[in-house]
Amino acid sequence: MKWTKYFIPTLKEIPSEAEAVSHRLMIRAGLIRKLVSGAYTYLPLGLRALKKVENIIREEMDKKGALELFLPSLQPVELWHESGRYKALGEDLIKFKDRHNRVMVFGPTHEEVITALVRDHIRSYRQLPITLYQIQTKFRDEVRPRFGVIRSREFIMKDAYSFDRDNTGLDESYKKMYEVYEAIFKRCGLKVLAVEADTGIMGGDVSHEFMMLAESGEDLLAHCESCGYAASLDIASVKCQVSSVKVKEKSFKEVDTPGVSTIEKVGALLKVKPEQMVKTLIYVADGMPVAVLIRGDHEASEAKIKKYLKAGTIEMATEDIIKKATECPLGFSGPVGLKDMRIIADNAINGMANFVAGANKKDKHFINVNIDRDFKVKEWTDLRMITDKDKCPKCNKGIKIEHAIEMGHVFKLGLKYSKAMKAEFLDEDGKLEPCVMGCYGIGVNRIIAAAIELSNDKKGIIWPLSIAPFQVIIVPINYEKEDVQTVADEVYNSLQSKGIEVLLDDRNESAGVKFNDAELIGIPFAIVIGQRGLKKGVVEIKERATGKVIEVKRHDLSDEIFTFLKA
RNA sequence: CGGGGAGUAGCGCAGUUUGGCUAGCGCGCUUGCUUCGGGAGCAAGAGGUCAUGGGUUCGAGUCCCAUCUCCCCGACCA
Repeated sequence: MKWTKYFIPTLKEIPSEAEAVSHRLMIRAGLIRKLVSGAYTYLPLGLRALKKVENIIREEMDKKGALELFLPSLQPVELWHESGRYKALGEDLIKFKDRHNRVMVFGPTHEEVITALVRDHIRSYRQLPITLYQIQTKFRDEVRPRFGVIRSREFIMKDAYSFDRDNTGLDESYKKMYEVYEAIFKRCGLKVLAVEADTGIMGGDVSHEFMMLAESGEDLLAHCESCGYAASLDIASVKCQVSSVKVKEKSFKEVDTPGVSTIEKVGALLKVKPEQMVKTLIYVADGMPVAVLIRGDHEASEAKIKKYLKAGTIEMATEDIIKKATECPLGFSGPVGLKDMRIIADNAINGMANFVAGANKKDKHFINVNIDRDFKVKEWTDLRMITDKDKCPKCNKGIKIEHAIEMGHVFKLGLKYSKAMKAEFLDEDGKLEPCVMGCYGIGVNRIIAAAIELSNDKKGIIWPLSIAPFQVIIVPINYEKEDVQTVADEVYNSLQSKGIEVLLDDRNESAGVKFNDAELIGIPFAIVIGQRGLKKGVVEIKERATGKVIEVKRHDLSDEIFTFLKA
């Protein structure tokens, strides 16, 4: 490809709309342009990188026998009612009415559509197992699109769905995809950690996220550097550390805390540290209020609460519900004297003594509260987010909290969709059984952004060879000069005939402009051809990642390039 | 949805406080000449409903009201 025939609008200045490194570089290098918040145009150069990623994904998926298909984005809303996810998706679901007044949605994901397909066409155990996948645009009306292509409202996802006859089959399919994912990320040059994760709106029991550590990541991981343990913050299990030291119980007392209700303010008023306080959070799980006790300095994990209660939906109680359930306004709830409500407590509460808690009375708190003496807890479990003060649940060493980008997510869905939507098959005995499903997603655009996030410098992008839009860029200095042009064209043609993806910068620009652009767009190898070298009969090969330059005889060039590309 | 910031040429910005002539600068773009191994020089050009709608005024990019859009932080989320 010749630069003057191509379309690479590079930018010298940092675009004001972008904050994250990858976002800035993608705009500056002419990979993407924004249309509206959360929707991006892929320019030719960006699309080349994207296609490379897609092809790597295809190759690895196909290798393991997954079959590619293409499902519609346009979907009837009925399917979403059928699966029960219409509500779960909420405002994220983009809906509209067609001309016949029928409600349609733009697919945010495709479990419904694939299950509807499979239930019509998979009738026998003989047709199982099967894994189907697609690479397609998804639509989600995100609360807050961010970081360019990392969190957008329209994005490309590789989504795969496995159908098995039983859990053993699912385990195998799941393991296969897990391995495929490791291979894909590795080939794309990303260092990715597989972590245990919450299943969220997808449902199911087991799920792993593939995360790449990055400062601009939106997710938080608990990561142990000594044993490699990693889990998303909200489900990382916390080791129960009950202190055995007996503290003398002081006498229980009600105190005035007028208008003061947050942990911080109550603590300041009563001169008590947050870790000597207990907060009582009222949740509504499947319509029933539940009191959750968490130590003042800890954060509740809704994922853990939901899992423990085996609830379908869980949300913080509204002010009205709290008033009704505790007979007291928001901000003064406490475990003492709480009537007719299930109480579950985090392990960290166990062993606390003489702590502060709400009094279930407006403007009142209790001090010197003690468990068993002042109230009873029947259910103890792990309900909070892990912190960097906790120990690794696996090896007991320290835990680090780190930012990460979610690159992929795999789920064992089980029977959630096949039961709701009746995707069933006949087994050997002629018995109707629901398919056991798994689903597997990769954010394709995110791979591009993550690769850039991981690998860049002041000059620009440093592509890994596997997903670089071009492998080689030829930078002729003074392309107008006949001798330079002759050699540049010759090199260009010979590399191209050997199947190397090469970009020839045939612009009439100064050397500096060309070098800077080549480095900005991050092509792994630049071949610099100038009169200075030609006098000696050599051209230069410059490696983007290292900046290393070697001189080679012009006629040895293709061999040299091949050794580089192979290495 | 809550808090903060911003919208002036393709990009980056000044001008708005204190209303006043044909709305500026840098980059980029076009044409010509020169230059040519790390973002060249000179000359001549093209490009603007100053986000939108309304209002105040002799006069509005500038003041007032409303709306829209974009970005950041938070809440939420796969």
